[in-house]
Amino acid sequence: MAGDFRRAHRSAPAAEGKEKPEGGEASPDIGTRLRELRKMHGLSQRELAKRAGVTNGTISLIEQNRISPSIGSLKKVLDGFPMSIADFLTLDLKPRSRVFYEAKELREIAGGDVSFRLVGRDTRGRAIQMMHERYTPGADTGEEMLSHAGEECGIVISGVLELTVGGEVRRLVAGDAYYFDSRLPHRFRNPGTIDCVIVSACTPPSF
Amino acid sequence: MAGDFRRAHRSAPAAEGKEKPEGGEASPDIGTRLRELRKMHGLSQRELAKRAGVTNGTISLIEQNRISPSIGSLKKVLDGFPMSIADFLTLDLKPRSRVFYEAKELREIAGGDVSFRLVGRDTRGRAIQMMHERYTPGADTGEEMLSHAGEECGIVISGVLELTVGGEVRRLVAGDAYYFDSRLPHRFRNPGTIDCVIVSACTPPSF
DNA sequence: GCCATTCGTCTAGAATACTAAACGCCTTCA
DNA sequence: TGAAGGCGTTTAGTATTCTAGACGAATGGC
Repeated sequence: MAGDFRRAHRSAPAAEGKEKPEGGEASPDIGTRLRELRKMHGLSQRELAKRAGVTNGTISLIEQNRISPSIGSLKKVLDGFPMSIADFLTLDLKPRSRVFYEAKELREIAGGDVSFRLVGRDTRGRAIQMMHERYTPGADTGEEMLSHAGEECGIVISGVLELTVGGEVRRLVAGDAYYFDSRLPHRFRNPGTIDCVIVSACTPPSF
Repeated sequence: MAGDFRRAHRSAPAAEGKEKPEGGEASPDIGTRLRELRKMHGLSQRELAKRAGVTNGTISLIEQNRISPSIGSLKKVLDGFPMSIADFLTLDLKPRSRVFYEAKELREIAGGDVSFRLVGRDTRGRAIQMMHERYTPGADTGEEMLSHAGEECGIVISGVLELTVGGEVRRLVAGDAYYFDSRLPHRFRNPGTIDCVIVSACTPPSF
């Protein structure tokens, strides 16, 4: 009955080449996940076992998918990193997209008086949209207030920013910051005589 | 050794009034979570057991935290809803308000060689945590790699940043940026001779 | 070469999870 | 009133996980 998840293990230890529980888990199986994560942290089975308070044999068996660990023991093992079970199961090991971006690679979205340069080429599948923004003197996102789902925040790097949020207007200078619910109508304007540069982030991505 | 997580169960079934494994799990324990979720779905232990392909006794024992289910059987149980283990372990919510922050209001979190200045006083209930960070020459988040839930990104404003993510090392200069899954082990270091300033954002907040 | 370490794996036996089948309590219906 | 069925709980026994220790292979002195 136990069936498809567990494997016979006191007998032939993997007759055929199969490793993964067939229909089962998400992307990589538990064992492979654990092994890769452990290696990323540069730990041996024994080191991890000591931190976690289990034996190295347990780590070995889990990594080979010879056993399906209990929640309790898996938690103990992951505490050795530390990492929660939920994170462990959702961590994306493989298609480690891109991490580093040179300044010239930031994709220009707007252009003209307002420059929005996006971190990363594509926001799909991402939780944050970060941009390097530059407003020329007088530049303005428009009288028509913006509003969309999510939350956004930013820090002024240089120049002066006039920010309107939900009817409230404020002038921010270098080092000042903001954080608001994007559903509140908002507007960005550069009332100064030099460029205004800010770094902003919003979630979820709106482009 | 097995120790703190499991409870004696063939004997006195909870001498004192305690229910939760003391130091252990996150918010609600596994058993309570399962029970509440099951009731939200309007299922009896037997119904869920039948859908899941386990016995009602198993559901009962899990809900009482008398056993710590194996990953395999917990998965089978949750398939009865259906719901993933990761989702199961992460259920929750909250509120908030305040928009503008002067530079001096950004709350200093670290101090010393590394300065983290947080946008907003409190990140609870927020989706993004944005910080103005400054690393003095040689400053380092440490050999022991960081790793926590979520995604993070940033842009270098000035100076040079040496960033290590999942074993890959890279030097970033003003205008360069990064974006990665925070659960990958990572490290920030200023290898230059002047302060390195960056603006970062991560979600969800980790402080 | 040889010893000392460290690595991942494997095995016997102890500890734990899980099943099948009861139990007691309750409600419903005849 | 009693039979029938649903509920969550408990128990005895089986299946699985987990520990302690040993194994062979690889590595680094010396």
